[in-house]
Amino acid sequence: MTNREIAKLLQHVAAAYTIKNEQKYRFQIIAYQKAADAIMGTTEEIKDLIKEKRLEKLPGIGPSIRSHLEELIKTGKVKRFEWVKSGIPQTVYPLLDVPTLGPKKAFKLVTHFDLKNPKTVIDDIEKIATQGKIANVEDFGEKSQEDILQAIAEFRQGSGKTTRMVLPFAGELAERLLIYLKRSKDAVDVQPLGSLRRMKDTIGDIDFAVATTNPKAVIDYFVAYPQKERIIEKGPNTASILLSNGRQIDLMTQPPDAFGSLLQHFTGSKNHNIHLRNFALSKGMSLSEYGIKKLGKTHKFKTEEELYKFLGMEWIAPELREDTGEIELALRQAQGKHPGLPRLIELKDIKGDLHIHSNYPIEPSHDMGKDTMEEMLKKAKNLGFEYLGFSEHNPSVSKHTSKQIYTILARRKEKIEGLNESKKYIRSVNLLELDILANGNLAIDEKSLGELDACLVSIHSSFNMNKKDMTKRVLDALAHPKAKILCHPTGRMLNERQGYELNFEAVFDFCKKHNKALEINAWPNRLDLPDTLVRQAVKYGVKMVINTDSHALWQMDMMKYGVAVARRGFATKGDIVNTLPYNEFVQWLSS
DNA sequence: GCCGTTTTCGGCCCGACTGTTTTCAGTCG
Repeated sequence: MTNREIAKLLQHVAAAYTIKNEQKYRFQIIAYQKAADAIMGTTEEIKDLIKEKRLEKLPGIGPSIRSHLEELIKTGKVKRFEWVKSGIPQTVYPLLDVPTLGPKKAFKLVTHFDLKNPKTVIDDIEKIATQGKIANVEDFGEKSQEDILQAIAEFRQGSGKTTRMVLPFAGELAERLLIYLKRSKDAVDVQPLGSLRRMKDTIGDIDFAVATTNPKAVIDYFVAYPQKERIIEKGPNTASILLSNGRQIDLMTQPPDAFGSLLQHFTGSKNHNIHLRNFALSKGMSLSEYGIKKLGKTHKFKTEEELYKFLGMEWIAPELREDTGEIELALRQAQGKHPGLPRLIELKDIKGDLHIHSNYPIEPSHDMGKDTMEEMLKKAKNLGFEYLGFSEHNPSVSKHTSKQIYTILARRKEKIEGLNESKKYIRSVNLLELDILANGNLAIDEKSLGELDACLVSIHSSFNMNKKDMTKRVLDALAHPKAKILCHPTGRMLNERQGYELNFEAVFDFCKKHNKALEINAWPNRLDLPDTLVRQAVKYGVKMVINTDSHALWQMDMMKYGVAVARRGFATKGDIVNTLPYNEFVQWLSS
């Protein structure tokens, strides 16, 4: 069972409890939802966590759910879950994926119409709604019948929040809306918030906060956005629209003197907010997007800094707000204790990009870059870098003899040396992105490797290996003295495929011991290492590099997204090798 | 069912909006 399937199962248990008796089981419902979130959020497999007795370390998983999951992995089912789900038709669960349908409505519908087939239940509901039969069911009406049809249609198209965007795409979309919203004369300040501000790797919907003294005017202006498909909801202070490209945009307003509270509230994450509100409660305060109520008086905050300070903690960078320990660190920081919050790496700390594909005619095994080395060096200088690492793919092994490969690389080395000697550009580093063959060997021989300063190594083939063999393959490749960086280490492609299996503890140990670095690849649908693994690498003391993997000039601007991943993983400047000045960097490269 | 800078027992975030209703339930973030 995958983590996703296990998380789904826990959500279904929560839904079943909701249907059975929401009041009686209200805390179990919260607990099961939280446990489901925790399992969705971890990169490690549940069966491994059980084997290593670390499952209860996940926040939200205690002795009870732990033992249920052990039973699940061992026998394939859980007695307690069967009991909770008894008497509830299987057809309820597929409907939960349709927006506006929750456990209660789904249950009412499938029992009223006696729907039995989970595989066709969405089609069945659609058909019944089209026939106008839902409007007659108690607690439903004409409007909710229409809403259900709408929701099913949009669900099928993957609209709204049913599919997620990769971060850079969401960034561009938000930029266009930001320009529109700022044109409203009633908008004093406009900020994109939510998971976009936290720079999460994928984004569901885009959230905006607006500071205004005239919320009605701002809301009316917002829902008149030209690319709007329809208004999802519209109230006096908030509204949601669906764009014609299927994306949902949420907007909230507050007066300028309470804007800090709104920024905090709408940035989230949900779990960060819940923790913060619980903490406030324990101090006799109540926190909401309006401010903090204390002894009957509501305190308003213009800025987030003032709000966090009022709670007795240091301001927390949005990238850290996932309730994974940042609140405790912010409290310690404010009290002058160590460790406090990490001093996170910033874009301006980056001194070079080491994963660059130029159009140098290297006759590669994979895709080639579009622009010349010279053009890319000029761009790198504009970005404020001191050095640039050329790392085209190795020449195709099947189409060349090793002698031909050597000739190509020797010529390329001369070219790069020429660029450096001309002194017209920032420093070039002579690297290469080498395929790791299925047997763990590098794609080119010793003589050719001698023509490089160092190399990056990557898995580009034979993904379907078991964890043990894949780990050995990677470590064998990294054992070569010239191999310094493991590229896009999990191999995942967001919204496309999961990565291959790798024993990251073993990889961390090896990298730490032999001074190798793991890449944080900033390519939009890679963002690999993922933030959770960055955090573990930081803890292990493993060095990382942040690269764009650019195949064209414009892609070199993606560095900020790689930096965001590093920040979400609590990385400081000291954890990232390409923050080093040139001389220290080349020293590391030959270490 | 989970969890601890008051606690291993006794708490558990806070609010917006909609539809179907005459005061609230359900869903969402």
